Amino acid sequence: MYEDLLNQVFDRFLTGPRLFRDREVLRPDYVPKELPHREDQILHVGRILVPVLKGSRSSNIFLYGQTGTGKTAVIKFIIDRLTKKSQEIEAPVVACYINCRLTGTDYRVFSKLCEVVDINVPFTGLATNEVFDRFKVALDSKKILLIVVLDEIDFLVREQGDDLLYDLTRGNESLQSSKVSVVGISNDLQFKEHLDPRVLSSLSEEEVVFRPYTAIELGDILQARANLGFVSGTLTKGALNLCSALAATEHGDARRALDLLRVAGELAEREGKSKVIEEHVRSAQNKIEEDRITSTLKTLPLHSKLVLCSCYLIKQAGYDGVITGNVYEVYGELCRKIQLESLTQRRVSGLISELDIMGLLNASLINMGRYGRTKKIKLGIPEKVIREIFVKDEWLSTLLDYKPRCLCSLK
DNA sequence: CGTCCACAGGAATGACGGGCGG
DNA sequence: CCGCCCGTCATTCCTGTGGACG
Repeated sequence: MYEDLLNQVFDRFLTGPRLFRDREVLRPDYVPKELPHREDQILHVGRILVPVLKGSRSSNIFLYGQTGTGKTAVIKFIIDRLTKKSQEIEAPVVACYINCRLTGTDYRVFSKLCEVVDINVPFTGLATNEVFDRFKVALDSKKILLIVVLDEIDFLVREQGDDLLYDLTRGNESLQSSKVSVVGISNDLQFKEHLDPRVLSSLSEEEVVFRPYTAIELGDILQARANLGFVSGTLTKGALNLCSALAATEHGDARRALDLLRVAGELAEREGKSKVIEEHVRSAQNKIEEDRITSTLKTLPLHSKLVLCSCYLIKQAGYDGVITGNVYEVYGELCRKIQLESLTQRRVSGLISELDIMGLLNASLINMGRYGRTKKIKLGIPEKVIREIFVKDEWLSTLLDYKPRCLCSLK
């Protein structure tokens, strides 16, 4: 019986109108052949990097701009062309793209660099300096010009400090036959304040700023991708414009716009419709947000879930906008109930801040004068959503209807 | 006008499971 | 096997703080 239903799904998909020509071009990591409205940046960065083709080191560059403004696409685009050109003229140029958020630590960045120069290092166990030294030795023997692209570099600096950048930018001094150029990419300009002045000055020998796209520019970008990605005539102008308008209000984020477009298309396809209309875009916006919430909710560590659950119970009991101390009390009660060792208030305070950043809670600092300084905490997502996810959780399902005792003393 | 609440949030340190080279 | 280092998470200790209260 399931088989029949599933067959229906298959048939409907196969016989239904075809909307996508090529889904891949709508994915965020796709690098198109044309990057509309980024010609200036491409040329600018290209001119800075071009000396490597003639065997001299290029300046270090710092690229800055909000998410979805094309920084990554631009640099990948240039690296790709530059590598091709260097192979053509047999210039010893090697480029290496590293996303610092995915790579995570100094150690892992260095071990990735080691891969580039063909040496193997264990993925853990060695001193970071040791890995760097091995990298330098191998690099020097290779006689190449290495371009290291460090994407989302602010993340690495926040977590690890600027030691890596210091080592890397100063590495040239001890290199005989190879040279290193660093391209740093960040969407947070403030992070420069955390840098050692020496690192800062050598990293930002050149700076390129990426302005957010306007709604009109986003429209052009989407149109170009839609031509490749959708069967012509299936995407209405209205739907496309709505995507660009929505993404433009969110600091001109092209990634967001493309996501909206792709998901809207998928929704239309699932409904068996032959056209993507504005309604699909609106649904897509909701779906993206919902998916984001449910997936973060599911992958939360146990204690974070408990903290969130505490806030949920407080809200259920009719209180809105409690302070850290209240949440900690309820949390403590929950821990006792499931016989779990509770964390310290310091830690829970940190967890609350993390949940705030993820948007699952809204925590704002308030001063109550004589009565102290604390955070006022509210749920950031509907109670319904929390319940839906937590009833499937082995620890939390039993707690969802619990009435915290310590709330009685609250007014 | 000083006090003092109820925490915020930084820094240092520790425990832990993993892996190294020797 | 040892001594060392790794990243991660948590603890402990700490200093900082805006403004209502007395």
